[in-house]
Amino acid sequence: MGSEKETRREARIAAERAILQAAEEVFAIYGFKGSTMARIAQTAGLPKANIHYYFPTKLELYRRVVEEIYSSWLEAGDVFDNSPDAATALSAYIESKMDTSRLHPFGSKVWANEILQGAPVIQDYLETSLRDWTQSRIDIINRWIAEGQIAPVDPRHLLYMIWAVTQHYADFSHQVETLNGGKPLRSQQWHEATQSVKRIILNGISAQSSAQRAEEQA
Amino acid sequence: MGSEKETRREARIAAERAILQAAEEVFAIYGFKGSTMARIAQTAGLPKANIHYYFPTKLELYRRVVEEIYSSWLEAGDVFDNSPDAATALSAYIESKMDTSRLHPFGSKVWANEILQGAPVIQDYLETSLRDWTQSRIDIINRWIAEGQIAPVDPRHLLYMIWAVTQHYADFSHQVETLNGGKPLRSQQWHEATQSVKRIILNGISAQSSAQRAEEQA
DNA sequence: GCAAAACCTGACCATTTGGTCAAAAACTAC
DNA sequence: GTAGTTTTTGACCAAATGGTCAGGTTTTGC
Repeated sequence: MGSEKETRREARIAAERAILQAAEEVFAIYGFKGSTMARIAQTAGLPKANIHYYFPTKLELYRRVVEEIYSSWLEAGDVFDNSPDAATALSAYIESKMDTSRLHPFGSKVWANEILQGAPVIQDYLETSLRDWTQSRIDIINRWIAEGQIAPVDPRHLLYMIWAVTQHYADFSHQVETLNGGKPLRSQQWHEATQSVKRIILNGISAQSSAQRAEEQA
Repeated sequence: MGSEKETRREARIAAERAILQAAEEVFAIYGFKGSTMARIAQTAGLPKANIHYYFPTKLELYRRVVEEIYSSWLEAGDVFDNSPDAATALSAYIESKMDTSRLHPFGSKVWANEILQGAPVIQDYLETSLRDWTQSRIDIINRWIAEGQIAPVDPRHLLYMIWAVTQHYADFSHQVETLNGGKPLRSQQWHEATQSVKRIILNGISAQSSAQRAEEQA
């Protein structure tokens, strides 16, 4: 029967997953060039040659890591389609992004490193799927503006703001921790951070606000 | 007289500056470990041994780069003290940070890399001067809240938001550029970005807003 | 059982990298 | 001019690093 075959496949998948996880952790800190296969192997608790058995080259391993992060990233944007109104959608999106920063900080850091380096590996993705993804969300936000649900803000910069702030809690977690007395944010503090972000942004783009209509809009 | 001595000193300073600039550019992209002295030398247009003449080790060079960025960073916060009211202060601070991102993106990226790596070099600064700096700004923001100038937001998260968003335009400039059709933001676009950030944040914390009082505040 | 396939790993190699050094070049002071 | 000082740089070295490989072990299919 196929059970033993299945076992092998499962073992292989488990091994690859362990390696990918260790690689993500190391790449998160040192970036592509600064990371070493020896360190990834050590983190994974495997001999270096074994890593090369599953992932022939450092670049292929890195690419796999980045691709997995990227695809999980895009899924978070589904709330834009599945929410009844702007406030619900953006609120859910911010929450989702904050959860990702809390639960998968390494992925966010790998992405940050990749972009810092000029996206040598995922440039093609940026130019295709990310561009499309972003444009479709911009269209949705513009629709909300047209419907008067939110103030006439630039959708692009609104998205950047959400990305920047939510990812900051992952990418700059070390700084945040240091300014939190050297301790990681507790569950309650994560909740407060999320509430703060949601409150300021949602309030900042609320349609009924009068302040921004007085501002220049030439 | 000392004129020739002065010339020498000037030449030395100029050489150090050129090296520091090249180093900043390289460290910005590859981080500490990922950067090579050879590449820094090439960027500076000098032989590698010459770099070592001015900066004995890679770590010392890196430390100098980071320290210079850090100190220039803190100065931007002076507007908190020199502004008459909250809106003016925060507006000026955001503008100042956006200008820094536009004019000195490498510095911001070096900082990002340093924090991503767990601040191996400037950890002591984080725990002393940055902590003090942040606390003093928190005190000021709390005063604004007490005076009713702004809504009762968590000052810490407000600061993080400003840092995150403004630095995003430097650290993720490659992504922003790609989503801008592959071209750097034009002067006008930088202005729009700055206005967007200021508008959303200032509006988001405006005291007269009614939305956030309806929110939970338990 | 047993041959074949898949998996594992210590030892090894070529290249890269941070750093050294001695000798040359340029400059200064008198 | 010349002795001393500072600056410049090609050549070199030891350590680190990505990757290879041969030989071993385990698992699979029959």
